[in-house]
Amino acid sequence: MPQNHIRLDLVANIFKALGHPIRLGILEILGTREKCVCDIVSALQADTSNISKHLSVMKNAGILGDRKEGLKVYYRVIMPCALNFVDCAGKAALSAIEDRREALAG
Amino acid sequence: MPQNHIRLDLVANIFKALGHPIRLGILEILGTREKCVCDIVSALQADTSNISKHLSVMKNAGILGDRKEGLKVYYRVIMPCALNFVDCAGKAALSAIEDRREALAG
DNA sequence: ATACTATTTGACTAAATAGTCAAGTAGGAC
DNA sequence: GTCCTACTTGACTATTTAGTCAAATAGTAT
Repeated sequence: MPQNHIRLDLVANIFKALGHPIRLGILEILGTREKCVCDIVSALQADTSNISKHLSVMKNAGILGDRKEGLKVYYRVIMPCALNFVDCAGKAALSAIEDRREALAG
Repeated sequence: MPQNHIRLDLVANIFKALGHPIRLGILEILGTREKCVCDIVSALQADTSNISKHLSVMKNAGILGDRKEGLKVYYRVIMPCALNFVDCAGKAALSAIEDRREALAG
């Protein structure tokens, strides 16, 4: 494959976009429904411009899509497997914590 | 859940560790087998200290485990679903490229 | 036109990450 | 002990990313 590094860059970009706790929080809030920016902001009690930038990171990575209706912009997950990732990584993280606890307990 | 942000930080850390093309390359080289650092370095034709640092990022995130045998250190994937992620994100990235191509073609 | 709301963008600083090279550690051979 | 190989770490610079605040944009209402 000649453009292997292009492919890896794209995939890396997806994971980079998932690699921030606020963005994971956004993903959990969205789930399978669309939400406007204002809903996300109030759910996370965060700064609007900050959330807006996180949303655009995920949109650029191809994880989210958006739609404008009146004054509001609605975002939704358009890469369904991203939700699976978070789920599975969450379990992996938890079991890693468990393993560490067991290791410390001996 | 009181320690929600701790959980999200851990998960974010996993994705951050996947969010680099070289680290994805390492993951593809490893697959389900263990390889020594020297094998990875020669497969990727990269700098040893650079690869060593990428390996430790993935190890700290809980994605890789390692084992020393003589002079060599063998790394392996200990978070199997990470391999699925890469696979699925790769397909998602490809279909995003397709969509863009179609959109441009009209 | 003004005023108001929802969202994005620009400018900036602070912090994290990546790459490189030199130096350090650890194990094996002699 | 010395030397060599495999790997890791430290120091450093360059680049990227994150957060914040002010300003800009876009739509609605009056």
